[in-house]
Amino acid sequence: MIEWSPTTIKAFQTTLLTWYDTAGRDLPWRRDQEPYHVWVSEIMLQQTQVQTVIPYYERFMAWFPTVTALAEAPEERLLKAWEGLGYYSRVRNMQRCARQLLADYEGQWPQTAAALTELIGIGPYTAGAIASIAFNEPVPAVDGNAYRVFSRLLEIDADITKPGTRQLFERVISRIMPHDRPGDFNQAIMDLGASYMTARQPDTEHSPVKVFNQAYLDGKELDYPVRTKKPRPQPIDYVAVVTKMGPDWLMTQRGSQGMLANLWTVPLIKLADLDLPTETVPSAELVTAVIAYFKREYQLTLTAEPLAVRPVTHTFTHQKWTIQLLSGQVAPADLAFFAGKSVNEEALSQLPMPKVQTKIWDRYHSAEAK
DNA sequence: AAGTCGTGGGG
DNA sequence: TCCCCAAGACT
Repeated sequence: MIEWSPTTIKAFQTTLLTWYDTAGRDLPWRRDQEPYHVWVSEIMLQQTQVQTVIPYYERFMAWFPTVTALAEAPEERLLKAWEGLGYYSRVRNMQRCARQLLADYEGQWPQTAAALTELIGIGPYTAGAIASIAFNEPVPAVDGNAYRVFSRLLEIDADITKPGTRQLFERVISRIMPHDRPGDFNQAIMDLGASYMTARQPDTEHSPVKVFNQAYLDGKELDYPVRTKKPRPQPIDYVAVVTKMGPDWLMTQRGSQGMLANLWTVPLIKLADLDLPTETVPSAELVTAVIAYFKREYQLTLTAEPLAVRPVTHTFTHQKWTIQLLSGQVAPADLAFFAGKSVNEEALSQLPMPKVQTKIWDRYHSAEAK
């Protein structure tokens, strides 16, 4: 890692901010410095690209224009606003945070990063982003862009996946950022990281800060940032039972903890939870086992048949699901033992559903069409 | 400290 | 198909 002189730091600040003033992106959440706007955008942007976020942000602001509106919204509406964005605990934590603000802060945002960190769902990065952008506090906002940009500029070879590395970057960036325009500086770093200093195919030759990029000058740009790779997703087998009860669809709500919490799917059963002798299962035996499962777990009498379609596959960060599809039917009955409800098409469209459920519908309809 | 928690895009 | 990556936080 290299060190910059005060002169170099000054030159970098001027070059970066001059570039940002003319080339900075015009984004919906940059129209003002409202902390609510900054906050919503920052939460949405966690692990998510700008292009994906923009339409979600616009709709979210239309549905929940204020902290109070967010605090009072039904959770199903919140999840519907977040449907497809992923990491759904983000939006549930946002509502907890909104209620926390109203209950403990008289509806007023704390104005320092240190205080913002006390709020639910706001970690070190988001606290720095809100404090610098909305309240002009000269604090860094260390996200993936900051890791990538500064590790290359200064050839910092600390592993960014290690807890503790963030503090190193915070110390370095604190010394470099200008105290008069901290929000613009942090956002300029993000714009730089999303344009000339991307992860795979950087265009440093045309970058405004090319001459400050030590890794590039040394021909080692793609060696940064240093990170340890993640394990591959664990495979898990499921059976999806697309079930009609009379004219309605049988839908289950997932539990309040864990993956896809509180979202809705068709009944989804882990193959391991069926009493099956082997891993490779003839479809007839699978149907029998699922019928027994419906009786045992839901007290529902199911009739079912296999669907002649390829299994649905869906990969999450840590799991890869392979889902066999069955078509089923139950007589209108008591759903007291079933964690869900039957819904018509109209009600179905109101339920928040994960991407994997969309894939199940698509595959199911492809079978019906044949 | 290391796992958990989604989805879309690109090579 | 698979891997990696993208404005992280929580446990």
